[in-house]
Amino acid sequence: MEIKLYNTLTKSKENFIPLNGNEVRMYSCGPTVYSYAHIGNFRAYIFMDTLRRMLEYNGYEMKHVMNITDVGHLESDADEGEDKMEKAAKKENKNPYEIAKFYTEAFLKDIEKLNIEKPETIAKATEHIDEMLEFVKEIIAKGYAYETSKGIYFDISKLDQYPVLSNRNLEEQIAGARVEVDPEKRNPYDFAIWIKAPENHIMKWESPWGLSYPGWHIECSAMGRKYLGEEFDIHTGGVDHIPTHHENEIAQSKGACGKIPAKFWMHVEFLQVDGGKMSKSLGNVYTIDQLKEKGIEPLAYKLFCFTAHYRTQLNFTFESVASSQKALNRLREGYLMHTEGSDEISNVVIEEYKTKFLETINDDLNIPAAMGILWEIVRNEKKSKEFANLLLEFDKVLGLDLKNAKKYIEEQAKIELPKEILDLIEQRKQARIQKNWALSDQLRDEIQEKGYRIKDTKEGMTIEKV
RNA sequence: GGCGAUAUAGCCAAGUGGUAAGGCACGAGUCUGCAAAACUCUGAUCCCCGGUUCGAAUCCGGGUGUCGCCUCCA
Repeated sequence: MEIKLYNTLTKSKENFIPLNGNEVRMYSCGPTVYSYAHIGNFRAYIFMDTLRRMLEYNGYEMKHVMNITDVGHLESDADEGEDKMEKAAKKENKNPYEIAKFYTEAFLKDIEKLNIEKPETIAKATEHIDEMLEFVKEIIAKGYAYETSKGIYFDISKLDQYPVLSNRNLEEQIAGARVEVDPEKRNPYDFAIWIKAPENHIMKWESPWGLSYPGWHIECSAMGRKYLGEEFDIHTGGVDHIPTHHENEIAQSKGACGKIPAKFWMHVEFLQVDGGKMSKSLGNVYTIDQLKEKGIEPLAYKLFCFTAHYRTQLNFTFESVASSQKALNRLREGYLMHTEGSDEISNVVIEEYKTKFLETINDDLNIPAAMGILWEIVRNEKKSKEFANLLLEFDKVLGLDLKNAKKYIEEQAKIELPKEILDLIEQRKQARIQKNWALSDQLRDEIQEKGYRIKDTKEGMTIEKV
């Protein structure tokens, strides 16, 4: 079935057909590992995951690369300030390689918790210095770069067109901007592809220009080409990448190879928090672990991301994410009910749902609408194993790990109770045997106040942490 | 200052010309000694003004609000 994807390059939805038969080659901009990735970052990786799952669901084979930036990303995307890795290293009193290792591991753990499929290749910038250096040399050889006292700069005036992703009028931008332009640069928007290392810089490599390190954008050009070729199908990232990082990546690739590397450029909108941007000063930058501390599972956050289309801003609040946690629990319950059902469902109905679902996800990944179809099945009054299997089928795209629904529910119920609570439970049990409801209720309230919720069911009592 | 988005029920949000998906909350009901959990049912004419059209949340113009980018970030 036809797949339509929105392409930032053309600002329209286009038919997606891979360049190379059944194989889809995709490159995703990954994290700069100088700190924990936050939930805003993860919205982008959840999008990347859903996209690749959707393509796989359509029968394509993925050749997917994600980079890990562990050098070269300066404080400003426009090559100003210190290298983020070095800065973090100083702050934590470690060397930048230790920082990179630590946060890369943390990132990969979070990815796993979110049930995000690992890309076939995860490429670290520091392990591709040779490829990057080679790329820089090619750019210079083709006349697109020049040397200054700070490093090697890309000369955007040599290109037929410079901003190709964003509709920016550079002159006006410069007039309104507040940054001072480096007088050594030929054009204000020229950017560093290779940077000469200051004395005390730790991450640096031998090059024709002395000890130095790569500019941020060059890693994506070089590693993309190495693993996917000069031209591949899809490049993903966040909307913030559009004006600088991706624009410059395209410029470099055009300089060295004469073409824009990817056919489709796809960008996720930002996550908002409490109606505004996330920022450390407002204290609303959260990690996956911090959500967990507040009782929000990683998968509930993923489900939360599914409430909005990837190209619209999504407003995160603890109220709204809690509603997704609740929805996730009910989704699991609903799925389990189908696994135990025995109603007969005609094949026609199943096929109709399948078609509808496929049409919806293939329309530029309309996951919110696809969730509507999912709920229709979950809430169907007929309970059937066929519906259960259908839900599992759809979960190949969603990645909510529905097949382990039972395990998650049991885990939630399984908690260690303090002795104090165990005593109260025993007292309540006695009261109930004596049908002393007043005392029983009083004890239940007391237990509730201490943070545990009691449920009396036919099979007996259960208790869970609130 | 420039550029670009967006405005749909209490909250999170689908929907791009034919009379408003879904989730959560609220309320009602089933169940329960009573609750809780679970399940079922219930709600909006789509920021304001004007226009195009037989017909607009959906197109156009003008307001207003919010958000983003240009200046750290996915």
